[in-house]
Amino acid sequence: MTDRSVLSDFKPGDHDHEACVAVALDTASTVCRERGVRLTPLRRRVLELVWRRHVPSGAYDLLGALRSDGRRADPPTVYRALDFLVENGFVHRLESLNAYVGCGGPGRAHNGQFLICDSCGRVAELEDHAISEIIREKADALGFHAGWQTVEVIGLCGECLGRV
Amino acid sequence: MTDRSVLSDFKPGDHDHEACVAVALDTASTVCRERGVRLTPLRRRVLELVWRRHVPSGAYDLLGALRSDGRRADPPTVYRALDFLVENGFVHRLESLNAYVGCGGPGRAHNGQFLICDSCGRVAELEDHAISEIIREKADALGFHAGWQTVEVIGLCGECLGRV
DNA sequence: TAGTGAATGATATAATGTAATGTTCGAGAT
DNA sequence: ATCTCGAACATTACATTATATCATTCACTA
Repeated sequence: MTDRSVLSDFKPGDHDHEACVAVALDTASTVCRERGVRLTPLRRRVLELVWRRHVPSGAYDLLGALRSDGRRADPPTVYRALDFLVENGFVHRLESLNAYVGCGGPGRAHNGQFLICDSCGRVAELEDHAISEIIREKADALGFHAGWQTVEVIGLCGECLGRV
Repeated sequence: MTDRSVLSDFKPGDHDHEACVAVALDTASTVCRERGVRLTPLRRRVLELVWRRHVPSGAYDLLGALRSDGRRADPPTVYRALDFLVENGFVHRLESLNAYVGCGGPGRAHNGQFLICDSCGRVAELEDHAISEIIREKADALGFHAGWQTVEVIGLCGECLGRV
């Protein structure tokens, strides 16, 4: 992946899931250590769950999964873990789905742009400066100081489009 | 307002609310007649409620208001009215707030871009081709066929910024 | 090893949204 | 006029998403 404006694309069904998840966990682990914050077992597990399914997860899906682990869990448990992961840029919240997806280029919480396939549910994440800049500029022109951008596009990914 | 990429800006507190609401209702009325769909009393009332407050309204705020009218109302009542108003482009749903706001340039349901002031809650609506086009192009480049765009920007409007 | 703040546990409830089914109402046909 | 049919609305029940509050545990450190 040389074009870093594409943080994650639509993974083919046959890619190496395990490796993919492992990398995400390792990265998070490293970043947390550097940052002096704690990737506790719970937070790590939630991050893993989010990554393991390559489609966005609802909070209550994750809650169910935690309970399947045999762990006692209630809504605040999962929401707190998600808050932590979002704040630290390991997962993104998709506003139009009320769901969470792993971040393809974890760093501090950052603006991404999301392409959400209406058919297979998979998500691609962009971090495209041209997009965020033009939005910021247009807002500026109206005297508006942009803080956070939500850009989510619903449509069909190439693969699903081909299947029609 | 000559620049039609700005459908509605941050109205000053002293603008003529009543006229503003009246125009919105008249426009909706006309459009519905042309289109052969019905702006029933309920739908009209919900549209009026949405416009009367110049900040986004939650579905349950509206539900409360309907009940204050003395009208019997339950969630499906207000959601159906809102669905109608959204489909016909009279109001927009703001995904990042789970709330609804009057549309500044009613037509068929259309993609807008929204600037949401985090301090006063007011919203400006853009319909900026440069923004929607670049998003569509970038999506296209990934083989993604964009259907619907959600673009919402949280920040501070000029007025609130000046007050800091 | 006692103190401290972060993290989690636990309980309750709020807020948002939908499914399913029945009833009423209004426009056009007879 | 009244019949018929589909749209709009009512009603009940429930599903989903999210937060408030307070207690407890845990990891670090002084």
